Amino acid sequence: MTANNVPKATLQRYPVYLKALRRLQKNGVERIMSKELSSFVDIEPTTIRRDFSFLGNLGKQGYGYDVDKLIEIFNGQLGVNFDEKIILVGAGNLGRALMNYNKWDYVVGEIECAFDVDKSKCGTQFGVEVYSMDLLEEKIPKGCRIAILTISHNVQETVDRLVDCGITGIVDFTHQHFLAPKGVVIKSIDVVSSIQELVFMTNSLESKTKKQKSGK
Amino acid sequence: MTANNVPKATLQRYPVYLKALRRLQKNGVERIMSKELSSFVDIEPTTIRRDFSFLGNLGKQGYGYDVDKLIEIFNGQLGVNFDEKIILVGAGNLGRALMNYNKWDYVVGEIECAFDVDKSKCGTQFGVEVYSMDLLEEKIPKGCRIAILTISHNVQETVDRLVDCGITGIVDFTHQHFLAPKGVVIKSIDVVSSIQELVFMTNSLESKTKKQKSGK
DNA sequence: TTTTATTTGTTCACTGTTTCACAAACATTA
DNA sequence: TAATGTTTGTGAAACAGTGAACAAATAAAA
Repeated sequence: MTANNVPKATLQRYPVYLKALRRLQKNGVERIMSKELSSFVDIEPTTIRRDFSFLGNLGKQGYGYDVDKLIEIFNGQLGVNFDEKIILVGAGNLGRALMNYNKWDYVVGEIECAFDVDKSKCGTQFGVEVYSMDLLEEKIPKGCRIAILTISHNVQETVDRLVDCGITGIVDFTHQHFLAPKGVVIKSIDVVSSIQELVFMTNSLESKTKKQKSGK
Repeated sequence: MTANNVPKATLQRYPVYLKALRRLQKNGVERIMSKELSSFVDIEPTTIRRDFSFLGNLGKQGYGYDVDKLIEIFNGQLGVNFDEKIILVGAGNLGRALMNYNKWDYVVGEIECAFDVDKSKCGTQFGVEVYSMDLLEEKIPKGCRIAILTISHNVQETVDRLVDCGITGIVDFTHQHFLAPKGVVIKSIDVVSSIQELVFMTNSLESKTKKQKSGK
């Protein structure tokens, strides 16, 4: 039995749990209770227990959860692959920052190689082999499913090529709109939009408080 | 009347609309219908109409929405401030990439200045003035509400200082867990977690499809 | 071994979000 | 001006997610 029919909201919380659990494991913590974990991840104990229960009966009443076991189950059931092959498309400023950041072993795999249209960026100068964009189809690692996209031109065309190469998940840092077939999961990260969201929420909170104070 | 009591889910979609509308405006599009906009942003027309309706009766039956008016209302009602002052805390690889990216005028304001503990990073070498972290309280711009956090040490302490300086929104790139008082909005961005989420979703989709195919 | 204390897994009620479906409003054409 | 076609704005239904409460299960203590 594999994890199936897990609510989207829960799927989005799993990485949070996994991150906290790894840190606990590192610190030598062997067992944890939902209430305690709650204080680390800011998620209600009830929600934690329900989220975990989708993956089986992982805990013991009156005892809690075994950290090692929990991590093992997470990895197994959720298909975390420590050698998940990830490619980076676009070796600009952001791409280079990501390559430098590439200490993801034992968390989710690592960036295998990168691609860029600019041939002056090719080579191994950034710690990861950068190939010309022309060689995408040739150099993309076998079984690679995840691509990080940090380009700003020819986005749609590039996405089409990636999908043809078997990519099923894209972390999207472009500011462009593009289409991908169903079955390809896109996770867009846009600092500008994040800031806007923050501004909107801040303003919304503010006007709520004002309303409370003035009583109107 | 200001935007008030807007659902959180809606607030999170406003940046998406705004981005799409700006692009349409740039391309000379003057009017748009919810159905058409839907194809650009992958949100149901009905959801779009309801989201817009929180800000007033912006459209006209049988006609659609006026793009210019829509953008104007968004900016006004949501408090988008083109000179929203943003500070960057941490001038490492990622921080520098963001400074280089700092072309946000007419979208959401821009990074006014940055701070870093490492004095060798201080100065204007990256296009934005970088101050020593010691000078935070002194150099932080008046009225600054938003901070982008890209540090990896002393996170909690730094957050406390930022909050004391009046920061009410934090874009968080650290991989650490920290606490902030209510009223401070946090938007966490973690590439590793994003990749994991992607992997989980991809696997979840896969097992669903398999189940369908095998009929079991 | 029995009792007590603890913590899980899950049911139920509630709240928030999305979608359907349609009346009302307007643009457009004749 | 009247008739027609289109698209909004929204009430109400359906769906999804959250949190309180508690029975069942186990650990720990007596």
